[in-house]
Amino acid sequence: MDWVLHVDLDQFIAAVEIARHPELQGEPVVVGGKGDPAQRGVVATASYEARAFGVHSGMPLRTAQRKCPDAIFLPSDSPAYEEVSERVMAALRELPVVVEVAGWDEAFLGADTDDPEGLAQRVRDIVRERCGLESSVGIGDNKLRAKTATGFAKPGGIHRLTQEDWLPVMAHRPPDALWGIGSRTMGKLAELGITTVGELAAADRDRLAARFGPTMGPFFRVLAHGWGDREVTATPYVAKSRSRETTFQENLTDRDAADAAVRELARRVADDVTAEGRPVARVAVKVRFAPFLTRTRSTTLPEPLDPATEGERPGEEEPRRSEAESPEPRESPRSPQPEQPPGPESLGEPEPPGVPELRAKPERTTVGDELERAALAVLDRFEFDRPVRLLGVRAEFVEPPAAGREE
DNA sequence: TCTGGGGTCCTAGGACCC
DNA sequence: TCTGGGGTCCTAGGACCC
Repeated sequence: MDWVLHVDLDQFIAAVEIARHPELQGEPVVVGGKGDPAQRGVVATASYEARAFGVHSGMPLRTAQRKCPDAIFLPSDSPAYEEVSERVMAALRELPVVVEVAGWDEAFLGADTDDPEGLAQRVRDIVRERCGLESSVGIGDNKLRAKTATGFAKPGGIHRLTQEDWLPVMAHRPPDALWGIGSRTMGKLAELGITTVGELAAADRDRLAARFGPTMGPFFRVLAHGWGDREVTATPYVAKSRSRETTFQENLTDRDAADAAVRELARRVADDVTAEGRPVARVAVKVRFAPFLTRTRSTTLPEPLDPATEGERPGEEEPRRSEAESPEPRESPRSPQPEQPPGPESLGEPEPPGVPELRAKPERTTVGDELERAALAVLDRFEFDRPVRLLGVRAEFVEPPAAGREE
């Protein structure tokens, strides 16, 4: 019979740190930000010893230190976690299962077995043997139930949750016990008199649709019943966007500093998208003003920005379907352009009068140049009437062509 | 509880077109 | 000239997850 298993590594980030600093075993360890509780930052993961003091993910480091003054604070080192994560996923692929990665520290496994508990134990064993990490495994008849079961399995256990026991186990719990319902939605549900999963399961569809929209409303009811997708796929995940953002230790009050920060962020995003080699369709800028007001502005580029057609391209082939193209010179890589016009008039301006037909196409620039220019133009559309706490730049990729179509 | 960083998906209003 | 209705694209914001 087909089962869905959900594996989740126990206190993953803290566990990786403890594995490479064995003397921390048994200590309250808090990983997050720059590892300095005096600075802005939040807890990424706390060890179980630290959790006993009330420290949890998402909590400001400063607060964590107040709750647990003896905690050991470590900076977050994402490349290290990524590497361990890949080893874990590789270990899982040794088993007779389909592996769907669902984050650094979790995966769904699709398996045809008559002994899901036995398989779950093998999962725990192989992750421990190959990577030295403890994990918990949920077993379900779909993804939602498997994922929810993992919560009951932690730490270091195995738990099964299916159609038969879903409502008995879940009905009395608050709606935010459901994967996809958070505190905001729970508050709105309470306004409708719905305070448990059981009440949500029994709620009127139209009433939910009227409050939450035609998709989300009915979906919440479906969640409450534990219904959902059971398909596990090994198809690799393809990102829709790439972004970079920074929270400043001290709020910015200087416009020029904001420009400089956005330039830097745009360059980093450009590096990421260039590495990915996929065209960018939109650019968005995020500004978080003091005290915590987040605003975004975005723009669709006049035409997609494609790293594959810039710069160092070896002249292997002419651009495909280059019909009656304008006499755009297919130039060789150029040295960086001397200066950028500083003005914001770079985007979508009409031709200045007097410049006829044969307008010299702007010199081919790098993805970094273009992303930077677009991000600065978007930044210009904000009103800077208060200090800036965070800046971010995001690039959205052109949607990849529908699978199975060529040409 | 003075709130990181990197993502995803849904909603809603306005513009524009037929 | 006081008005229709639908479809699609663009943009901003909200909510959620790890």
